[in-house]
Amino acid sequence: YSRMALPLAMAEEPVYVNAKQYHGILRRRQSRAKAEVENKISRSQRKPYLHESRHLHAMRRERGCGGRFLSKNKKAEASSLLDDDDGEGSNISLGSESM
Amino acid sequence: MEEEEFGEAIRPEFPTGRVKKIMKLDKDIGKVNSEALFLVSCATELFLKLLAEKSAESAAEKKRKTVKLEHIRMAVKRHRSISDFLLDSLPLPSQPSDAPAKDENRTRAVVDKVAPEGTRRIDDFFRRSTKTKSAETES
Amino acid sequence: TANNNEQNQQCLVREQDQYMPMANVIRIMKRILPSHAKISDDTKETIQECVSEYISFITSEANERCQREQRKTVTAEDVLWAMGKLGFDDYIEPLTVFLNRYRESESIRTEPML
DNA sequence: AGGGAGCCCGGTGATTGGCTCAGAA
DNA sequence: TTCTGAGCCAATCACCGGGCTCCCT
Repeated sequence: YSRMALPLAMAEEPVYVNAKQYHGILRRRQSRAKAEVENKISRSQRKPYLHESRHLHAMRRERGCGGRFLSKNKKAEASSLLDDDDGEGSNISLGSESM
Repeated sequence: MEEEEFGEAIRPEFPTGRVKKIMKLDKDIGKVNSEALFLVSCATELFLKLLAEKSAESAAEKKRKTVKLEHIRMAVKRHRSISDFLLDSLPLPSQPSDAPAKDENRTRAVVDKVAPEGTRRIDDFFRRSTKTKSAETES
Repeated sequence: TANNNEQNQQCLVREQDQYMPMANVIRIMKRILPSHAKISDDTKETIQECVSEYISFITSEANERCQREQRKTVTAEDVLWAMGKLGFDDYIEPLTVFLNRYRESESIRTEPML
């Protein structure tokens, strides 16, 4: 029920917080500050991607004309050599987008 | 008529291994019980669901189909126990390089009224680094 | 060797260690949001950070109780106690139910046959 | 003796970008 | 109206979980 003023910027208006969390918030701030200097946790900018290998994998993948990843239909190539049409699981490119 | 199997173990949707890693980022944390790990994982999931629910309400009020940061702020503001400890985690409304004429953008809306009984003040030492994100207009 | 190692600037803690997997966060959110809803990219990142902060916040409070009682292992009771002390009283009841179900499923796993 | 940290290992789902059009502006 | 930016696909591989052993309480 009661609220505490957090030590924000001293030159600014005080920020009041839940008194139950007051000490916990302060302790967390200390921990974060400590972790930032010890672990060098970069809080600022995020990498564009996490793993180089997965980035390359995504770049090399076959894409449909809509930019989507395309199922690996190398079997379609093999069956085309043996002629005959594929009457079954052919992935027709459905150009409709339903969101 | 099938609703559930017998020995269906209830497991959090979050990977508990990652939850434990995040817990152990704090060097003060020693050992963690498997039950405690389980509870923290469940609680985290509940917390995320609540955030999503409240943000969805905020977006709906503003007639928006895309949930944006302003909806998160709006949703969080309604639960004091959530808005307070997230004070440093929510990026402030705007900040790019050049702000036209806005000097009152600091942390989330400060309580403009007088503080209720049982309040205290202290002095700050650290502030969250300014997050450079896409500019955003407040409501 | 042409292997490329993850050796980025001066960050000792990797991003994939401080946040929950993005896909899991999105999936859980989309289950709650209306089916047609969308989520902006900075919302996704921010939610990820808030989730990590929640974990650390709860854990920190539970851990302090451990140190008060001179214990080294954070237990389920510590977590439940932290929930109450930090004002998340609404979570205590469902979490207690989850805990009981967890214990019962664990004992069944440990006890192969009767 | 109980149980958690720290290995290892195998199976698996999270990660991932280009294009299109919802929908923010 | 203009035009930004999020969803949509699925294959690899980093990571998760479930075994071990060892150590501390």
